[in-house]
Amino acid sequence: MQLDKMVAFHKAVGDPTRLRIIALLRQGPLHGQAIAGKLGLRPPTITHHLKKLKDTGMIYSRRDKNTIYFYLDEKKLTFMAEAVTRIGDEKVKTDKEWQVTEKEERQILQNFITVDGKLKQMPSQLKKRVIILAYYVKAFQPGKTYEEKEVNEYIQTFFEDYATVRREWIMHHFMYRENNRYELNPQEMWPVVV
Amino acid sequence: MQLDKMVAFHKAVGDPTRLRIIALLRQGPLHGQAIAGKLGLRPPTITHHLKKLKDTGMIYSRRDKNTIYFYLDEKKLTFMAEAVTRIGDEKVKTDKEWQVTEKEERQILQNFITVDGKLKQMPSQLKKRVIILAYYVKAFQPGKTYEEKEVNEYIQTFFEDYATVRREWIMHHFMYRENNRYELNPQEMWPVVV
DNA sequence: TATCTAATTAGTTATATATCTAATTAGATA
DNA sequence: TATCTAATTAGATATATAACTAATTAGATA
Repeated sequence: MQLDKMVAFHKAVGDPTRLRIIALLRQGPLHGQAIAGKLGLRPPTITHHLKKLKDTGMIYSRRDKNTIYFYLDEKKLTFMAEAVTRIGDEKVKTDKEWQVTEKEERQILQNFITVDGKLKQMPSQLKKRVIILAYYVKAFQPGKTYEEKEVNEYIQTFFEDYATVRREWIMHHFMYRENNRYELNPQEMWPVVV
Repeated sequence: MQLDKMVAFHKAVGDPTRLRIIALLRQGPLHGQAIAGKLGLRPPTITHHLKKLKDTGMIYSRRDKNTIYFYLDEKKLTFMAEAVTRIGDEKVKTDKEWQVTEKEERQILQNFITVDGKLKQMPSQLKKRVIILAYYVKAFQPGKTYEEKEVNEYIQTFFEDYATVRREWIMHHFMYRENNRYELNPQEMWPVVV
């Protein structure tokens, strides 16, 4: 996550009214007037705050007739909130070391994957590892959740040490776990290689 | 964590200069002039920013001769950064439901703990559970780290299901885990009952 | 005590922003 | 099309704040 996005996120969250909006939406979606009512503020004020929150991507909206409902995306919120605890680690990814061409990527996949699709070994170099992880994780369906057993079984179709692969998917934010079920993260949370 | 502390935290972090300071201090402590030098800013500007960061508690300082070194407290940073993802949950704790007198606490401990110190069962009511968890966690030494095995063994001196207790200690921020070792959190991160 | 170094405080300026009222827009429905 | 509702935009005001220079303070040491 780059610096100015992080600044925007924390500026957005660093306001009592907006924190109260987040707290409300954690309970479920609401429309603007309802938020204004609950907070004792005028609708334009709510529009103003929702815009800032929407700009970060943590809130989206759906229209139903004349009413627009606002939803909190808790996964994104969590991801962005935790980003500051990893600040500086990302620097690597903006280095030219991390620029990967299509050709290079093909080459890396070819080097580490057998013709019948099995992973020969987990690359020790971070960049290569991320490319491998991204390649295999695409088998999961966005929005669908999986049991740990399913995840393990899938990994074992291409690599013996399923625990490592599963752990790395979580660590690099390809997937996340909630209530012992696994789900793909939106691509924008993935490392920026592929 | 209460609202205004959260606002102050995110306001503090929501500034590019201060994020860069956090990134620097994650590598290790630095003194003011060094930070000013690395960021291309004047010392008073650094004082200004460090004050805001110190006010949140995420930074502390130690003097060595004429030079003051600034340190980042990563545990606190993590705790505060993640607080927004739990916003609203805390409300319970300010309800009168959550006011616990000394007498009540003694009563609860007596109800759930046998005369020889064993936990009869884990209370299902959150308030009571937190009191029990706080009681037993005090056996750990602040600042010391423990292996998972040690933690399990200690729990088994008073309760069979060690996994549950360990998990709840983490969940309620009595302890945290890093590199598979366990450590007590500062009391201010504990639930506010006891 | 005088002097040195690093940090802080005071005061200034330019910019950003939270909130309001009034006016306007976007869609739905009679 | 006329009208209704919810949301947004425009414009105003008050407050907050990031950066600077100049002056001061806090501790160390000659």
